[in-house]
Amino acid sequence: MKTSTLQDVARVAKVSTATVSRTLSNPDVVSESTRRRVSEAVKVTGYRINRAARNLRTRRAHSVLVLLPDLANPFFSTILEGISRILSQQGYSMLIASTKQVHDSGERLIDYLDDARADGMIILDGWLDDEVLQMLKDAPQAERVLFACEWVDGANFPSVRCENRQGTRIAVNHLYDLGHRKIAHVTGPETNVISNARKDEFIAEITSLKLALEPEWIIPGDFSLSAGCQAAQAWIALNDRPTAVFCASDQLAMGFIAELSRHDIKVPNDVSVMGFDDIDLAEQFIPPLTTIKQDRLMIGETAAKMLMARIVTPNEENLEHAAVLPVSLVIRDSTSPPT
Amino acid sequence: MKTSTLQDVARVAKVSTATVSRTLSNPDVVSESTRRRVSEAVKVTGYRINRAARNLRTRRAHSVLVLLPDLANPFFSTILEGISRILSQQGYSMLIASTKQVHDSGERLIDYLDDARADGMIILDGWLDDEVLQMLKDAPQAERVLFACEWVDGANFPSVRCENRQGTRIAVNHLYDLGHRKIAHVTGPETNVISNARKDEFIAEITSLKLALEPEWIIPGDFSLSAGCQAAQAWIALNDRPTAVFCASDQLAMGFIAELSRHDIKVPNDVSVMGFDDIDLAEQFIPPLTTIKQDRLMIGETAAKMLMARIVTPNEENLEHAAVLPVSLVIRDSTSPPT
DNA sequence: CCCCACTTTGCAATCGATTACATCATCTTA
DNA sequence: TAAGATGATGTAATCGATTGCAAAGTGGGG
Repeated sequence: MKTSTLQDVARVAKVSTATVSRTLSNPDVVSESTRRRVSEAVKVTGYRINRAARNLRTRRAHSVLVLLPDLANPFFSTILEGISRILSQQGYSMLIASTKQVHDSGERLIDYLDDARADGMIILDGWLDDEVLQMLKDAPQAERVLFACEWVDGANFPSVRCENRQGTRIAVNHLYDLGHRKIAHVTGPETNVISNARKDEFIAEITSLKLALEPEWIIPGDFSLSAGCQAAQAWIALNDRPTAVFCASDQLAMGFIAELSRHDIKVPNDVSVMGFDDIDLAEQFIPPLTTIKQDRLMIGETAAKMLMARIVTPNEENLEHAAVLPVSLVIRDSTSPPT
Repeated sequence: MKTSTLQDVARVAKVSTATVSRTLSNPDVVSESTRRRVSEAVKVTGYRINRAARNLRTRRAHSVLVLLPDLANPFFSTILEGISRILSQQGYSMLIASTKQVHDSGERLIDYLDDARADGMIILDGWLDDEVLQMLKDAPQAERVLFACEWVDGANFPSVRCENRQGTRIAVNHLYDLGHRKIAHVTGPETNVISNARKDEFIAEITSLKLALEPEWIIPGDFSLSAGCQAAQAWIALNDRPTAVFCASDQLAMGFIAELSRHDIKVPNDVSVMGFDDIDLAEQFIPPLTTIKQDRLMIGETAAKMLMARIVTPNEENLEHAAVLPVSLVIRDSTSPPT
């Protein structure tokens, strides 16, 4: 069974292919009766549009590339869900690739845009090479590249992110309000914009609360579980241990707590620990994690909407260029007043 | 800056477009000197192939759809990584959609194949409607549909899965060897082929070991964390509690253990708990989870390879039709001899 | 009854790469 | 040296949908 084409439909409906095409993409311009005849013919022939043909003619790929640092990171899944929702609503498909893979296969990121594979790109990875970034920045397609969660200082890419700084203040104040006066921070990766925003704001807020802050209370990490474990060891080794720890990610917090429990240190009794992100697991963790919630579904949806707007009406001046989404405090059992 | 086409390259290299095309896709048939001239011209013009045009002409989408039940499930990420690796090696792109979304948007799954959006499909969801399945089965494109992890009893789709039954036997025997004689099982969803395979084999193995098995030792679940919590409550409510529990997934096991810990029941001291899958988190969990490891990277790679073989040489008789991959026991701290 | 405006439809070019077939040059071999 | 084989390249049709432009049809107003 060959799949049928516009021609077949046209033949059956006894109209031209132009009319069929118009009926399908812009029904208002054809007469009521033709519209009926055509839809009948479409049904009879079982016609499906050939996207390759349309893509060629319209110079649109009707798909968007989402670039992840790592497919295996649960942080991103809900964001993807949000992106995918908006895209499929608009008849677009979602292509997925990971930074590492693109790099290993020798492809250049910009190729996806250049070779008509994707109309735009949502980047969830702030760790791109400078070289790659430069290439993106210079390219005329740069306006169809959008960063979500991550962003690039200095470069003028549109972006969606959450209130990292406000979230940090909320976290610090939650611990402060519980009565903690010695608070440590486990950071994300050193070169990452998100972790720097959180770290800077942490220091600022601690300072503005006039709390003590020893240099070794800023413990370097990298968002991962295992970094959390190492951070816990660093904390344990301190002479003067802070009574609360604000971790830059939930994964860090989980690793931190896991390591503590191996040393028979109890959370929150012996130390309060907070995360950031509110990943799915945070609620089920033992103890359930107090954290700063990012609405990842909304991040995804917002990113997709912003990008689609740029794809549909390029060169538009008054497009939203950056969205900063609110965060909220989720209090669970990993924090309590110091004892 | 307009992107350049084959024509532009041909003009610069002073050959026909046919020659350029051949140089690019089949370099052996052109002469050494032309090859050099053409690659020079490609460099000069910055030529990038237009995939829409190629896709139209070759009647290939050069992409594969991966269908997930749920983007937010961490179980799938490594499988995706594996699939993506193979696809990008072969110049294919990976499209992602979730069952729910396809359903909600009113699309039919088969449309992806029909409208030249994707050349094939890897389905990681066993929960498809009968209606959808029937449609897939009848379609001539069915041979380009492959199930991974999941499969459909009765339908003759190619598939990749792990040794579910053997994994189950290994698990039961591990517990048996530790000295457990009363073993419970928390199942996956009732209608799921995987959970049924594991459940059936569990019963068979318990029987062949001549162990006792009360009906209420088979606790229904659905692979999720929260089902694990409920299962723990069911276990707690038992008069005669089994000393070991084999859960059909790691998530179940984690939920189970989390709930126990809320009741101050210690794993493995008070009860041994095993999972199945070896998801990334299993190692970091408290206690680190004893489980049956599925090599998810290999599942993904195998699935992609099998599908690609079918796409590249359709109607080939001697294609591998089902791959069953080995599993292994990973012993960590959630199991111990009964006390 | 004619003219103009407006709606509806058709014609045909177009998007850019691939490939069957034809052509031409060069080389082998009897 | 002629015939045939081999290799390299060009010509042009093709994939299937979209769309600018022209033409045909319809209706209203003068």
